[in-house]
Amino acid sequence: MDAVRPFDVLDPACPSRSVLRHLTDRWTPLVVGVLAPGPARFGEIRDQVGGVTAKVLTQTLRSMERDGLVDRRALPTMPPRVDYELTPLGRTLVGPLDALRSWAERHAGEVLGARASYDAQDGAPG
Amino acid sequence: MDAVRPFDVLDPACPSRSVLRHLTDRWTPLVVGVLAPGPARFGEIRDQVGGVTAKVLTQTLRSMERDGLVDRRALPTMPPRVDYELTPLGRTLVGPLDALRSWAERHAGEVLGARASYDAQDGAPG
DNA sequence: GTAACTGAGTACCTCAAGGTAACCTTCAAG
DNA sequence: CTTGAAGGTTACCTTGAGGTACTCAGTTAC
Repeated sequence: MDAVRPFDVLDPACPSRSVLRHLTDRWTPLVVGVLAPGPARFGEIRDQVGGVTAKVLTQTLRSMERDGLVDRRALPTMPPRVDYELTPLGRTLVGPLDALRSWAERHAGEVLGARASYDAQDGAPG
Repeated sequence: MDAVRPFDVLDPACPSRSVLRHLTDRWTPLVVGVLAPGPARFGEIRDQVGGVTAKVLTQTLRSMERDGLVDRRALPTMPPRVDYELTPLGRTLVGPLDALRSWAERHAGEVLGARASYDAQDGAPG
């Protein structure tokens, strides 16, 4: 029964629009990719995701937790140890985001090439 | 021979990182979705993608054209008519982005629910 | 001569994501 | 009693994507 489709990303007021925006923010796709193989500690994620700062990674993980995408488990050891793991819902995101990530990696060369030739013919002959 | 993988989105200096960022910007996924069925005019895209302004849509289409994702054809009629169409490269993006879009629409309810229960148990009992 | 249509360019502004830097916690090592 | 580790939090600042508003071009309709 897919007859009713209450959510439509083309509608600016639809919540799915903001959900989509959140999935596609700067770090969420990368974090999902890192967590896809299994749980990881905060420091492991930070080390694997190049360029992310601790503050922003915390924010990203927090909002992913809030959205039910990751599970956070803080061990009361000292020094503290915090494990993050994809929830079942989060795991359903791995496929789509992985497709996007691998698209970017596979076609980055083509995009760069297109950009170069666009810039060449658009900027030079003026 | 996939032995060599020159592109890695986890590397902040890798071009694929910026390519991924571009695919996941605010309007690109929606525009790809609108163009997926076939070519469309500027005004049609603007009308279908709720909330986008003409200026930003122009910017988005321009940078998609630059990246080789869309083909722009300006008809010298009056008033002007401009058709946009996905390139073969752009068409390979339809699948991945569509998966993401439908994920957002299918799971928006769950995300909203997770958000609500997170806020309820995190904010209330202080 | 002026409004409308269509696709766009430009100047200016706003706002929120993201970055920097500092500090906090607890325990162990020295 | 200082340092270091891990995983934060907070205050503050920067950046740039995106929004608003105005203008333009060329032709037809009135």
